Amino acid sequence: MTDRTPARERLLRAASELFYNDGVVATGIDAITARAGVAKMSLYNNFASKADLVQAYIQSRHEEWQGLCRERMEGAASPRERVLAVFDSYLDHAAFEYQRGFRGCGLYNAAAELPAGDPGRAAVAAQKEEAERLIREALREMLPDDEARAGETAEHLSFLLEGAMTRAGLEGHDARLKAARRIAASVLDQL
Amino acid sequence: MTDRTPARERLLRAASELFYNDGVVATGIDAITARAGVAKMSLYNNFASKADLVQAYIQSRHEEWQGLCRERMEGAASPRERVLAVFDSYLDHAAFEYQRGFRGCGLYNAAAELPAGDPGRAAVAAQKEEAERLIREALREMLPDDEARAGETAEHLSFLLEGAMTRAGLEGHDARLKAARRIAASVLDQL
DNA sequence: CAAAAGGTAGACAGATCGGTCTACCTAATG
DNA sequence: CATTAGGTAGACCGATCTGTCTACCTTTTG
Repeated sequence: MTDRTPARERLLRAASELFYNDGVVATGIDAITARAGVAKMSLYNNFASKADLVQAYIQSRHEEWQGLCRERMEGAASPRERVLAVFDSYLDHAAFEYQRGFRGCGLYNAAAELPAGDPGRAAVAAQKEEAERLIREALREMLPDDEARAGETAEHLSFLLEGAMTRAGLEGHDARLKAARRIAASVLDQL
Repeated sequence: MTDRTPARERLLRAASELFYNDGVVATGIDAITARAGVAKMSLYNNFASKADLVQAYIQSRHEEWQGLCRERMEGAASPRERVLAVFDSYLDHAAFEYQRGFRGCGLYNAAAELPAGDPGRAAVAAQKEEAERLIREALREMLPDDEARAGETAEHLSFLLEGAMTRAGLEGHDARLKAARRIAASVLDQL
């Protein structure tokens, strides 16, 4: 083939787009290989099963967000800005997905399709934990003598963030996320 | 059959359980009719298609929540309590679903499986709008001379509520929802 | 009693599902 | 040059999908 990108990467990219747009269960193996421009056997040479591919999808989306978030964090001069950087990383994600039809958090949407005990749900929960942790650590710097309050406020801001993402996903644009960022800023002002 | 409950109702109840637990796309027609104890043709005599049944499922979940919320509202003595009643209605939903494995908001989870333009997504967005509206109207009574602030606070509390539901669903219990209720109460205290 | 309404079991259709297998084809490497 | 690693197309498998159809059965109602 003219395209020299390894099959595994092309499959993951194709799966990413289809899983996000159409849902995990509704997306068939054949649709993925067709979009990747790859033979079906290449999928099973790189992934043990569809479930394995879904796991890899969740992992890669998590890492993608970590990348966006790290960049935003590096550009943040103060703990306060680091809190808002987490909000910005969600806005980045929304902007990235906007062209193809923004449908909210790809990780949560995938988790919503998995049954109660599935390890994929725990992986998604871990990403939400990580976002809250990043907020909490920045808040600890802002409130060095009140760790309890830092923890409560971090939970508060995490709910704001995830709730705005839920609403934004349903509405198809990022206005709610922008509002949440403003609200978060005013919560920080009141500390 | 010994059970005289009409087929349509039994189908909707069976679909409700399976859709919530296993996901909409992953649940097949045959599984629904089997659980309802009903012939396959009875499904197609009552619903035009699976998509139609999904629409009815979303509608019935919305109405179920409206019922829980109305009850909570009636037991609320003040505008402040009416705001918290909306949080309680979400807690009721979590408690109700807890036995079979709590997986978060059934409406949002269903929406997460629908493609971008699907009318089901708009119906779910409408439920979130309604929750925010109920909060906003109570807040207007508390802040009769500051409608702007009532609106902003309502959005803030809606994000809190939906974000906590997201987190709670991923974690499988209602601790996050209880935390959100506490945070909401303290936000109300600061008005 | 007769008609109508609602429900039954199960066969059936065509499509699609996830997954396997074979036989062949390159391109890089020792 | 020979081997090996990775990729190809496409047939194939059994299971399952949504949806249709027939022929029969019960219960209610006029």
